[in-house]
Amino acid sequence: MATLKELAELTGLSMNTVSRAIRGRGYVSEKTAKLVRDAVRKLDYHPNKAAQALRRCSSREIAVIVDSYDALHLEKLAAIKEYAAGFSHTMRVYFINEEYPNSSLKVLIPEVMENSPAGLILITSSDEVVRCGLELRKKLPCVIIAFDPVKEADCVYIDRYQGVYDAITYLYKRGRRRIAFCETYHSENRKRGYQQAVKDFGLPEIIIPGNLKNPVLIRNTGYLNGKLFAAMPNPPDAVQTSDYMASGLLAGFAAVGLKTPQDIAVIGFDNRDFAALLNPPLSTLAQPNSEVGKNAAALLFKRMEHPTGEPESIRIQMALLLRQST
Amino acid sequence: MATLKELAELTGLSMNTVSRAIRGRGYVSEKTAKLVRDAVRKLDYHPNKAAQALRRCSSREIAVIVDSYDALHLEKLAAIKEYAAGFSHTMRVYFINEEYPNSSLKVLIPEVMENSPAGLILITSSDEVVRCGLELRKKLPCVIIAFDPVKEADCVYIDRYQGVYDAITYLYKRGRRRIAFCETYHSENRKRGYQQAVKDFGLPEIIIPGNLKNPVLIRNTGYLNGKLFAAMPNPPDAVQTSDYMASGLLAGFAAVGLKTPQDIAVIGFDNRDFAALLNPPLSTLAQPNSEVGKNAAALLFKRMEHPTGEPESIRIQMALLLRQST
DNA sequence: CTGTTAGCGCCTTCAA
DNA sequence: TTGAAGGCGCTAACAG
Repeated sequence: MATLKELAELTGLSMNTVSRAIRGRGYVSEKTAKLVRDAVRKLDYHPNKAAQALRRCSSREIAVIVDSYDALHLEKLAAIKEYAAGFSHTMRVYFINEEYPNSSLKVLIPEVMENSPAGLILITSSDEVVRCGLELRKKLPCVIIAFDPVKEADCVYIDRYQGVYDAITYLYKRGRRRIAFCETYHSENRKRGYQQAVKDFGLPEIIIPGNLKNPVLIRNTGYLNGKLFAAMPNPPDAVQTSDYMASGLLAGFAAVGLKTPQDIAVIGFDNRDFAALLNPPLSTLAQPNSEVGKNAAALLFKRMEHPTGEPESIRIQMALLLRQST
Repeated sequence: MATLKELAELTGLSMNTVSRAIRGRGYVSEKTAKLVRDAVRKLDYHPNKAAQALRRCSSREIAVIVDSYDALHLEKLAAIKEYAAGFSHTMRVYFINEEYPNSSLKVLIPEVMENSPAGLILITSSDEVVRCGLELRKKLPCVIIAFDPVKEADCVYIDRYQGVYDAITYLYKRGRRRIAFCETYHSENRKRGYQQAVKDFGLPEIIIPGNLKNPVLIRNTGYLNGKLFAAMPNPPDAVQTSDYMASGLLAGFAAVGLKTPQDIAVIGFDNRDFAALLNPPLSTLAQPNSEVGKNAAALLFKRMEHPTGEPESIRIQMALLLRQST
């Protein structure tokens, strides 16, 4: 790779002048600037990031730690990267994956620190990772994207409570009066939204318990739950749950001849990529992922400029996506 | 962040000795080593990556360019990262996303080069990106993970042709005699596998054309295709296609009363995360993603050690995953 | 076994 | 508007 020195030799200028010309900072005559531009092109010069980082004591890089290889997060990453680029910063992604020794949280943290990022965004649904973020924010600007607001830190959260409340409201307005809720992994805040809504509308509370983590097992449970619904003396006419569970419910309903949405409406949660592919295509609550990413990045850069100052929480509203299961 | 110098002051040793102790290279007495270890812990010292990279003229980092935010690739990334860690290298991921100005291939390439990676892995299904890899490999060690073998470069490819051939063979052995194939985006090599197989078994060739890219549109087309099958005078008794298309087919079959797998068996392709969630759970051809990642990384590190030498192609076999649609 | 010296490529300060 | 000098943190070569 060509260096500043080589450029200086080629142009007959000093390294410093070349450097200023390239960065467009300080005084450089138009003639000199052009000379440098041509030389840059000729030598295919790219500044050495390591040298820049060392000299500037700043990597101009933000780190993003993602707590799972969940496809939902990829959109957030795109949005973050884009925002960071606007501030001449790059993004570096770290995926936590406890199944691999070198991708565990414990190993990742030092790795992140060694790259001395200018800031950090944590995308997570795990309390452990959130606690870790609370530690890390003492060392560098840090934003947490989480399920619930984290008061002690800058955070962006998706209002899952409100999302489910809105979904139940929608179902109620469409005339549904026996609305069920299937618990799944990490569904506490959603359940609260459900409970508040049925209470507000004077509807019965019908909660099917569950706490599985594995999508396929959830699907199978959903299948059984679906069959179960039909056998109930007074079956629900609507249900809200996760997309995974919903995929099973739809299959279960089909197996026993329950028609969706005529007999029972279903609203999922997350808008996973398969939601539109189910039979019927699933209405669901969507996380506005790129909005979340953008907001988190904006908050981070704000904090990088003003490291002190009260932590801020940004609430993001979910969107009800209507397909054919309602 | 603590520096080597501070460690030297704290321990009363020279910077160099501390450095050697930390890296475990060269002669250091056990006593000194312990002294340093304690100091490292005390100051929470982490070597500055930028300084290391600058000094060593090597980032000890490999770059991975992924041509889409496809969840299938995430497993490959985990495997690559793990392998690289074994060689004390980190992994840096770049996602191509032409919808975002700063994630287009054109913008990404210089960004990659500026970080001066020790090697590059390209994960792609696009000819344009492959061509780009052919250029880049002149500048640094490079491995391409692609749909088809790339003779001019080191590459790892998943044998889609053979995968589909095997799937058809399986269907044939289970007594299916009218096996159809639904084309989708980028399905040329799969189609060849289908054609060869039906030819070898003396079966009729039933190909439903199509070239859509959007999953939801594919699903809808699949739905219509499914209904169409039932209306045919002599309908197929099996079909091989993509998971997306299959999701629609299953819905279409259900709509017209065709039973899967009794009336018609379905084998998908890719084993996307929703495959197990369809009704019935979809049998499909799975990419052994982590094997692909591991092989690509191994090939890259081999090439990094021996930059010259003939390009190598590694073929990875697909696995037929049987669920309830066959 | 340990210390000294000399940069890696770049940017910041200061002087011209 | 340009140039010279110094040093970011680390490591490799060499000298003790």
